[in-house]
Amino acid sequence: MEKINFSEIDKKWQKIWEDNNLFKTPTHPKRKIYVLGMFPYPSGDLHMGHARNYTITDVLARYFRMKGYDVLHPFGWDAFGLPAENAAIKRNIHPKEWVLKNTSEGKEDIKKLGISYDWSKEISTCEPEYYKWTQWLFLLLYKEGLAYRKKAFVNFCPSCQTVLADEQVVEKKCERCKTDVTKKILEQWFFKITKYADRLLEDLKYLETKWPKRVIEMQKNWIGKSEGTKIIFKLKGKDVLLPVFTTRIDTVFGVTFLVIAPEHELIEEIIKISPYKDKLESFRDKVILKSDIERISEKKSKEGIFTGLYAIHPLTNEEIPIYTADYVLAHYGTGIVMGVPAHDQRDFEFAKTHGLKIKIVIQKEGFPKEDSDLNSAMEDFGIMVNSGEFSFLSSEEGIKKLNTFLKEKNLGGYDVSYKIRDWLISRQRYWGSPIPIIHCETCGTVPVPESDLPVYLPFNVDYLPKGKSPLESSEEFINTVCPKCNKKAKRDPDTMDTFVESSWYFLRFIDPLNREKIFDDKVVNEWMPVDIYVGGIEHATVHLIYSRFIHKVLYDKGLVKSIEPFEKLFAQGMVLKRTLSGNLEMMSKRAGNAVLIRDFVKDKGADVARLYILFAGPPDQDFEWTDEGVRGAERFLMRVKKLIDDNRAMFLKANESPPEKFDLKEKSLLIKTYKVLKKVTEDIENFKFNTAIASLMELVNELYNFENKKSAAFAHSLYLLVKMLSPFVPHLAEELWSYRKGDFLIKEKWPSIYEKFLKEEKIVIPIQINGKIRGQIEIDPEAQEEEVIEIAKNNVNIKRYIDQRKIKKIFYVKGKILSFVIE
RNA sequence: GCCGGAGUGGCGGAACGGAAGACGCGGCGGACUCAAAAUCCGCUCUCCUUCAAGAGGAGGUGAGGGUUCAAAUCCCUCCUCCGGCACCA
Repeated sequence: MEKINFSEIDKKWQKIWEDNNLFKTPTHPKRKIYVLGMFPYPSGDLHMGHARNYTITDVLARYFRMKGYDVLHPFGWDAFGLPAENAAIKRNIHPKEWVLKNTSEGKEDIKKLGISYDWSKEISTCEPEYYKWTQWLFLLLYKEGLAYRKKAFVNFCPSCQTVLADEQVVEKKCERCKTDVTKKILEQWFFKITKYADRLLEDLKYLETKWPKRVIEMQKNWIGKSEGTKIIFKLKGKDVLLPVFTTRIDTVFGVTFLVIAPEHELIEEIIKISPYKDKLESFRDKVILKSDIERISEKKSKEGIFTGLYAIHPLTNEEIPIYTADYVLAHYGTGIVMGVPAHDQRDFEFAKTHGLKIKIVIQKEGFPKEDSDLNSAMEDFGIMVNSGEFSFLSSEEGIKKLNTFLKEKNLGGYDVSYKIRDWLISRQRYWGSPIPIIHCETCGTVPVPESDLPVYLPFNVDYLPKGKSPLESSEEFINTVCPKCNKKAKRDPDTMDTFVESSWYFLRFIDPLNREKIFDDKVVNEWMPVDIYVGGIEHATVHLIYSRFIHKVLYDKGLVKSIEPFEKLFAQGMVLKRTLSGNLEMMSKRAGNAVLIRDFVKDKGADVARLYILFAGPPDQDFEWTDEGVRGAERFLMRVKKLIDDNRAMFLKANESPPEKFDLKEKSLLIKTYKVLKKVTEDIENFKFNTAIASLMELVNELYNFENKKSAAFAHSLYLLVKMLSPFVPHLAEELWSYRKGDFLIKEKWPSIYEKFLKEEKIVIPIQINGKIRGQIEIDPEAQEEEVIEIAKNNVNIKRYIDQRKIKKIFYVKGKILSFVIE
C-alpha cells in the first residue's frame, strides 16, 4: 500500500473549513449544545496530553453539529498566573511577551489538529477586555459582602513567594512547586465561599448522575459538612463565652478539660488574665509559626499547656481546666474543643500526657466500666451513664434530647460545621488582575468606581518575586486619589488568584466582545448551562468548586438562570509515556517524554493522532502512548482510504437511502452496517469512543472481505462508513467525501438508523443444559418459545443430553439463549 | 483512620445477568519480494482426548463463600493496587 501523506490532507481541509467559516456559532441557538474543554495555561509546546482534551470535545462538537444542534465550542487561554510568570522569569522576558508567544504558537498547534473551534470567541484572561470584568465581579462580591479583608494566618509558599488558597495546598505542599508551605500573618482578601457551603453541597444532588462519582465525593469531602452541637461554656469569673462544637454531645458529662487553639482569637484575652502569661505567649509563638507540616509531623504527640484558667460546665457547673494545644485548629468548629478522654482517642492521649481525669459516661457491652480500666478511648455509641437526668438514654436519643435542651436554655443546640474555608484570593505576585480597591487614610477601604475599570496592570514593573507585592514598587500604579475624598490614596498592591478568572470564563465565551457588560444575560441564558465539560481530574476541588460558587453568586443576582454551571462533567485520563529512564510518567515537557502536537502532526497527520488517542482506551482512564499503537491507527486509516479509493465508483453511486434490492448476503451486510451505526451513535453519546472505533474497524474488515463489491448494499455501507468516521477523523473523511463533489461532509446530517436493518432473518443461539453450553441452533429471532424448544430438542447434540432424562425446567430468553434444566 | 474506584490473555482493553477475551498491539506461520520494509491471508487463554484434517471435553475474569437454570457482571468476607480527605472535635 502506498504511503499516504495525511498531513497534506489536513492542511487542505483546515484551510477550506476556515475560509468557509464553518464553525461559526449562531448567536441565538434553536437547539443548543455547549461543549467545553477546560481552557489551558498558555504554556509552550502543546503535547498529546493537551490533544486528548481537545479531541474529545471535538468529536462531540462535530457529532452534535451533524445531529442538527447549534453547537458552541469555544477556546481561550487562562493566561494570568504563576505558570506564565515563572516561565517568563526563567527566560528573562516579560510575562506578557511569553503569553503572546505561547498563545499564538499554541493556537497554530491546535488548528493543526483540526479542532472545530469558533475562533471568533477566543479569549485571553490577561487582556484588559477580560480582566476588566474579573474586577467588576470582584466589586460585585464586595458589594454583596462576599469579599472581605482580614488579617489571618495564611499559607505561604517560600519558593513562589506568595500566599496560597487552601485548595492550592496539597499535602501541606505548594501545588505548583511542591515546596513545604509555611505560615504568615497577613491582611488579605477573601471570598466568602463558606456562606455557600451548604448550597454547594446540597446542589450536588443535581449532578449526582452526570458527574463522575469520585468528583462528587471529593467535593463532599472538601466541603466537609459535619452535623453536631454547639455548647457554650463560660470562663470562670469572667463574662467570656467559650463556645464548643462537638459531634458527640452525648459525652458532654465526661468533659474533664477544654482545649483552645493557640491561634484562636480569644487567646490574647486569655493570655492577659492568665497566671502563666509568659509561658503561654512563647507556646503560642512556637506553635503558630510552625508550618502545618511541622505541626502535624510524624510524632503526633499532643503538645499543650495549662492556661491556669477554668471554665464552668454549663450542665454540671463543674470547674473545667482550660488548656491550649497544638492539636486543636482555630479554623474548624469554634476553635475550642471539649476534652472527653474516655470517649475520644485524641483527648485520651492528651489526658494521659497531662495527668487529667478520665470519666466514663457511655457504656457498651464488652467495654470497661471503670475509668481506671481504660487503655484507650471507647468511641462507639452506647448507653449514657453518669449523665444526670440524661443517664440511661442511648447515644442517639441523648444527642436529640440534649440539642433540644441546650437550645431551650440558650446554651447552644444543633449546629453544623464545615471544613471548607473562605477562599483567599490575594496574591503577592505581578502577573494577575489588580484588585480594584483603593486604601485611603480618611475613608478606609474604597472600591474603585465601575466607570474607572479596568484598573490596568502596568507593564513596566520589577516583577521578580520578593515576598511582597511587586505592584507596591510601581509609583505610577500604587499612587492614586481616593474616589470619595479626592485625597492622595494607595491602590491595593495585590493581584487576584488566577482561579478567579477561570471561575467565570465559560460565561464570557458566550458573549466575549461585550464592552458594556460582563455579558448579556439574555444571550447567556440561551446557552447556559455548559452541557458537556471536559477536563482533568486535578480540578475536582479547586476550579470546579470556585466556578460553582461564582455561578451561584451570579444566580442570586439574577444574571444566570441555571442552578449549576456544568451539566455534565467528563474527567479525561492522562496521557503517559515511558521516559528515557524507563518510568511511565504523565507526558510533560519537564519529564522529557512529550510528543508535541506540531511534530507529530507534521509527520503522521492529525487524524492519526486523533484516532490513536480515542482508540487507545476508555477516555476517562490513563493510557500509555506507544509507537506500536500509533502504527495501528495509521494502518486503519490507510485501509479506509484504500477501501474507498478501490471502490470509488460504487461510493459515488450511493446515497442516504439504503438500496431496495439486495440478496441475503447483502442484507446481512446492511444489518451489520446499521448495527455499527447504532453502536457508534450510542457510544459517542456515552463517551465510549474506543468501542465506537472498534466497531468501525469491524465494519471495515467486513467490507474488505465482502464478495459482491458491485452491489448497492456495499456502496451504501461505504457511504455510511465515511459519514460515521467524520467526527473522529474529519480530514480523511472530508477528503473521501469530496470525491462526491457535493457539499461539505461536516455540514451533512448524521445518518438515521433504519430499524428494519437491525433485525436479522436467522440467528444462532446457544443451548445450555444445566448451565453448560451443549450446542447451538439457528432460529428466526421472532420465533415463539415452543418452536425454539422443538428445534433444540431435535438437535443431535442436544438429544444426546436430554434423551431418557426428565426436563425439570426450560428458560428461553428471546433471541439470546435457551436453557434446559434436567435431572 | 474515613470515603471512593479498580483487579479479565504476553500488552491496551471488550462484554456489565445469557457463548469471556470484540477491536487493536505484540507474537507465530504463510503469500508477495533477489532481499528487507510495507502490505495481504491464517493462527494466537490453559490443559486433556484424537495419527491427522477436523472435532470433542475440562478448567479459566485477585481469593473464598453465596444467590441464580445461568455470575467477569448481583450479595457477603478477605487480599492487592490507585485516588481523595485526614489531630476536622
